[in-house]
Amino acid sequence: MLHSVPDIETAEALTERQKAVLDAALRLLVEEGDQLTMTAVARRASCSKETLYKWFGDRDGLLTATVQWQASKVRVAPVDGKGLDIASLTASLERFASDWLRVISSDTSIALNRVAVGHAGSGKDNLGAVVLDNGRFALAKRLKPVLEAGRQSGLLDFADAEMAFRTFFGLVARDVQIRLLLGDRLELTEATIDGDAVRAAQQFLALFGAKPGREASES
Amino acid sequence: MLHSVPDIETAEALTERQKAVLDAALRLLVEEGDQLTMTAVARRASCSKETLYKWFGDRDGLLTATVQWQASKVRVAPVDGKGLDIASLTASLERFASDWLRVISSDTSIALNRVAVGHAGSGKDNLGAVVLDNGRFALAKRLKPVLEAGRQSGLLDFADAEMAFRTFFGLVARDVQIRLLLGDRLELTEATIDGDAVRAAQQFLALFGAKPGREASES
DNA sequence: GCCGAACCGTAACGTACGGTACGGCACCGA
DNA sequence: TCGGTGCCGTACCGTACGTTACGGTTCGGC
Repeated sequence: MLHSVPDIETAEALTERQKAVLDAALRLLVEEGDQLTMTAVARRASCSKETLYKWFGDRDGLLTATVQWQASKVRVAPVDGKGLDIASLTASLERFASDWLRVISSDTSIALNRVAVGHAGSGKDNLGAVVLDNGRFALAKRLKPVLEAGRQSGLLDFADAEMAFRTFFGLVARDVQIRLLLGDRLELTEATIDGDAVRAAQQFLALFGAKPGREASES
Repeated sequence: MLHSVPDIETAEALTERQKAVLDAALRLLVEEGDQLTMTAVARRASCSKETLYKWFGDRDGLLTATVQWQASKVRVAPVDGKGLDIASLTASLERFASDWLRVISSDTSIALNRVAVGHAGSGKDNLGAVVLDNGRFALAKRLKPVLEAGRQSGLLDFADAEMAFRTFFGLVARDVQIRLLLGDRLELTEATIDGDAVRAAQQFLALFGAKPGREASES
């Protein structure tokens, strides 16, 4: 089950006009959900449907390009795992947690995940894989070096970085994403997010923090 | 055009024939995703479309009735929190975890959640709320008494049962549900599920298990 | 046996929407 | 000035599907 990343650098081969069109599609997607029509996109973007079809092939192509376009915008700076003490590690974990909570609770992410979930059902294309690659798997890719660095410097104790990451993911996201996707009103204030991030980091350290006095004690 | 919205507890007021029709719709939903058509349901159930419209009003009514019908089937026996020692508590937690993993990884749950997520996007009805009530919130309702009993008998230590439940939820589900909904092939074998359930229970006890020697020590 | 109700199967209608064609306009190099 | 290109706006086509209508069959009640 490897996720072949669908040729990212296509995000670069876009003219400004095309980016504007995709932005319009994205806004429409957030506002109207999956029932956005080609006509609506054309009207919103002040372009002709003929142009849409020439540029993106068909409706699925437009959808895929839109999702990839958003993904290319989210690309964040990699976090270096240097300067390793317990305080900076904790701060990094909290940062990752709050960033992730902010992402999954954003209107854009919710809309994109909804359309991707719907398309995964009528499995025609790989929208779900695109969202997954730029969401959960991108997060893992960025966080794992931090976890490994923490292990190297004796702050963390785990056997499998993937397993540790998934636990962290669960501690952070909990039921938030599925509830939001299912339409649950669940207002996450800044304070709530920050508090949850601190809690998730503490819990993660309670589970995987190396005991200072002794070696690993596994039951 | 007066179709009284088929309110809840109508799950009982269904004839056998109607249940059979909803079962057919459910099977079709699992097989074909959200693009199930009224014609397909009628053909699969060997009934006429006129009957479908008479019984369920319109397509959304049929969808809602189908989701509620499945929900009414999932209703499980409540777990009594008696006989409280650390072994039985652990066993209960593991049981909840494995049951939940089995639910969210089932084809039926995935299909239902997909259609509910899609409908939450085009927010016309409350399919998402129905799924949420019979999924995540029903689980909380059943698990919380166990958690409270554990706290009463000094095995668990937490301030807020809701918070503890959400942590347990996160430790169990992690990234499984969103990955499955997004179409990730993620085969969960019996052994994997059982192992994950044991791990989740252990992690939960590590976070919320009362220290035997002393009182709560929070840093 | 007869009637009406319920229901099956299917044909038909209306509409929404993906996709295509075409006329017009602006720009550009020659 | 002129042909070519790219794009906008819009009319148009074909189809899928929700919804309705209708003839035919079964069945319970009298």
